[in-house]
Amino acid sequence: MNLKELSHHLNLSQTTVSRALNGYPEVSEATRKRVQEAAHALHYSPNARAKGLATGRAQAIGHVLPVKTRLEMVNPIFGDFIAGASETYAAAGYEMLLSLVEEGSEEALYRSLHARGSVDGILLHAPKMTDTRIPILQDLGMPFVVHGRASDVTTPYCWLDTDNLRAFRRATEYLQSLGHRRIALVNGIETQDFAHRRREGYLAALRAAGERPDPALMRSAEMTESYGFEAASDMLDAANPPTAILVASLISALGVRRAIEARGLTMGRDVSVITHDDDLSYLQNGTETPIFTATRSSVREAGKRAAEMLLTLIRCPDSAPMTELIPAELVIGASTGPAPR
Amino acid sequence: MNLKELSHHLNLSQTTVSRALNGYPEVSEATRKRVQEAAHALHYSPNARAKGLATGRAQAIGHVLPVKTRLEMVNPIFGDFIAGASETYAAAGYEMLLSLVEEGSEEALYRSLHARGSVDGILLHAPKMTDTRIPILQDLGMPFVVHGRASDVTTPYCWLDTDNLRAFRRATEYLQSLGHRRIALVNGIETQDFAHRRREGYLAALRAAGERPDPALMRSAEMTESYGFEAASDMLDAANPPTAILVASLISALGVRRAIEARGLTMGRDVSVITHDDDLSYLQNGTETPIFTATRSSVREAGKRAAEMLLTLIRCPDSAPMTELIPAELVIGASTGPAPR
DNA sequence: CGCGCCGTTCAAAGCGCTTTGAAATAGCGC
DNA sequence: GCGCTATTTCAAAGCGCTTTGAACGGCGCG
Repeated sequence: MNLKELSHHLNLSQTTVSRALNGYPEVSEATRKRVQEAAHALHYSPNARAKGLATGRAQAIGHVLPVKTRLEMVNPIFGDFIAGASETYAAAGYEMLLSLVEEGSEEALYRSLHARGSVDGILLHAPKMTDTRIPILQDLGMPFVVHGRASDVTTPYCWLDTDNLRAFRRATEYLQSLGHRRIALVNGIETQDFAHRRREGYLAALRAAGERPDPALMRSAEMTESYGFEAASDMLDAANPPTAILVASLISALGVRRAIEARGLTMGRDVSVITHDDDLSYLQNGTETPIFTATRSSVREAGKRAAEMLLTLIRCPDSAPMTELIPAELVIGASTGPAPR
Repeated sequence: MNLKELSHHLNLSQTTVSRALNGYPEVSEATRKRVQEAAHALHYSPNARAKGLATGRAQAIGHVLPVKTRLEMVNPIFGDFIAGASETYAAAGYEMLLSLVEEGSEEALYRSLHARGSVDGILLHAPKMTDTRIPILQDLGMPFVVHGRASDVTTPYCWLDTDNLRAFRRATEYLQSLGHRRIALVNGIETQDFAHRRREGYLAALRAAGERPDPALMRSAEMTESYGFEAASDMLDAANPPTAILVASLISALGVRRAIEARGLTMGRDVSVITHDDDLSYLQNGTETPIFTATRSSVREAGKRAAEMLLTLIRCPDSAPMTELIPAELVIGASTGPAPR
C-alpha cells in the first residue's frame, strides 16, 4: 500500500492525501478524517526512504560506539544509555542508527554517515580528553551532542555530562571525614575524559586536606571486575595498604570487594569502598539499602536528556550550544565506615 | 556532492558513473578507474535514501529489543550481541537500526518497520516459549532470524541458539559426579525460552539420577545481582540447604557468591556454584583461571553468526530455514568441589 | 450578473539514485 | 569504403514521497 494506491482508493489526489496525513491546514476536516481512517484501515505507512528523499531529512540519529578491538570491550553502560535515548526518539518519530567502529577510525564513518545522508544528527559517546571527532563533526556541519565532555576542545559545542569532578571530590571528602588518610583510586582509563575529571576531583580533595597523592594508590585501566580485583589485591598486599578505595564503576567495585573478602577483611569495617554507580538496570547497587556507598547518576536518564537536546539542536541548528551538568547523588551504603586505627 | 555533480565534473552521464561505481561490466576499466578516483577525491558517497528508493532495498537490519517498562530492565547481553552483529553488517555494507519497544507492543513496531520499508530484515531477541512475534513476521513476509528459539512455535524458521538444555544437564551431572544431591537452580524468568530449556536440562539430569526435584530449590526471576543474593540467602538459611547452586547468569552468580560469603561459608568448599557465562566483554569470568565453573558460550560470536545467517536469508529468501545450535563449553573453575558431608 | 475571494483540491516537478532500451563509437572482415 | 557485431556511453523513466503553483467551485458583494 503506497500513497498512489491510497489516493486512488479515496478518489483524491496524492497531494491531498499527503497533506491530510501530515496535518496541513489546507484540507477540510471531513476529508482529513476520511483519509486518516482509510490509512489506518489499510495499514498505510509512508515509505521512510521516499519521505526522507523528498524532505531531505533522514528522521534518524546516529549513535557511534567506539570499540577497542584489541580488548574487545563493549561499553557496558551503552545499553542503558540508548534505552533512555530510545524513549525520546520513539516519541519524536526518529529512528536510531547504531554503528560500532574501531577506536581511531571513526572519522571515515562520520564522513560517510554525513555524505550518505543517513542521519540528521549524531550522539557522541565516550569522549576522550583530546577528542578529534568533535572538530570533524563541526567541520561537517553535522548536529551533534556529546555524552560527556572533551577537556581539551576549546570551541563551544553541545554536551551533557555528569559532574564527575564534584562527585569524586565529594566522595573523597566523605572518606576523609570518616578519618581515612590512605585513600586509593581505582579509576577508568584516564585518556577518557570522565576518568580524568574523577581523578581531578580526587586530587582536589587531597590537596585541600593538605595530603600528598601517593602514585602507588592510583590505578587506571579498563573497568572490569578482574581489574578491580587485581588492583585492590595488589594494593592491599603492599606495605602501608589503603584504608579506603574509591572505584570508578560498580563492576570493578565487585572485584574490589572480592579482593577484600578474599583476604578475610570486611568491607565497610577494615576497608571502606565508594564506587560510582551508573544506576544500570541489570546491575543495581542493592535493592532497598545500597550495598556500596556510591556517587550515583542514572545513565538512562542521561540518554533520554541527551537525545532531547540533540532533537532540539536539529530543530534549531543555530541556537547557542546547550550544555547540561548533572550532579551525582552521594548515597550512603554499608561499604563505608570510620577508618580503623 | 551528488551523482549529477560528479558526472558533470567527469563529463560522463549519471548512468556511466553509477555503473562504474557499482562494478557493472559494461564500463571500460579506464573509465571505471577515472570515476573511482574522482569519487574518492571529491568524497562522494551515494545518498542512502535515494539508493534505497531506487533499488527497493534498505540496506539496513532492524534489531528490536523488548524492554520491560515496569522493571526498566535492559538486556545486559545486548551490547555484546550487537557488537558481534555489527562486525558482519559493517563488512556487508548494512546499517543497524535499533528500536527498543515495550514488551507486548512489538507487533505495531514490526508492522511499521515493514510498511515504511525501513529494514530488509529483523533480528529477533529474547524469544519467549510462546512467541507471537514469529507468526507476525512470517505473515508479513519479512526475513528474520531468532536469537534463541520459541519452543511452542511449530512452523519452521531461522534460528541460532546456544544448547542451553545440554549445557545445564551437563553442569548438573558434573555436580552430581562431585557427590552433590541438594542442587539448587537460580534461573532466569521461565517464560523466556532459554530459561525454560535450562530448567529442562537441570530436571533431565535429576530424573536420570533418580532424584526428585525440590520446588524449594528452584527459583526464577530477572537475573540481577540482587536476585542472586536474595535467592541464595533464602535457600542457604532454610533447613536442609543446597550444597550446590546452578545459576543462569554471571551477574546473578556474583550475588550468589555474596550470599555465600556473607554467611562465612566458602564457595567451592561449602557450597559449589556453576553459572552460565555469556562471555561478556565487560564481565569476564576471571582472567587466567575462571572464578566460576561455568557453561560458556560467547554471545558476541552468536551475534556475528546470527547476522551472517540473516544476510544469507535476505540474499536467498526462499532457502530452507537455517538453524544453528551452538554447544556451550564447560569450564572448570574454583567455585566447585566435592560435596561436603 | 459578474467579479474577486476563500477554502479545497489537483497536476506536475523534484529529491538522488538505478536501470532500461536506445544510440554512438570502435573493430573487423569483405 | 561498407555492413556487421561488440563495446561503451547515454537519455529518460521510475522508485514513493513532498511541495509549488495553478485550477476549481461556492459564496458574498457591488
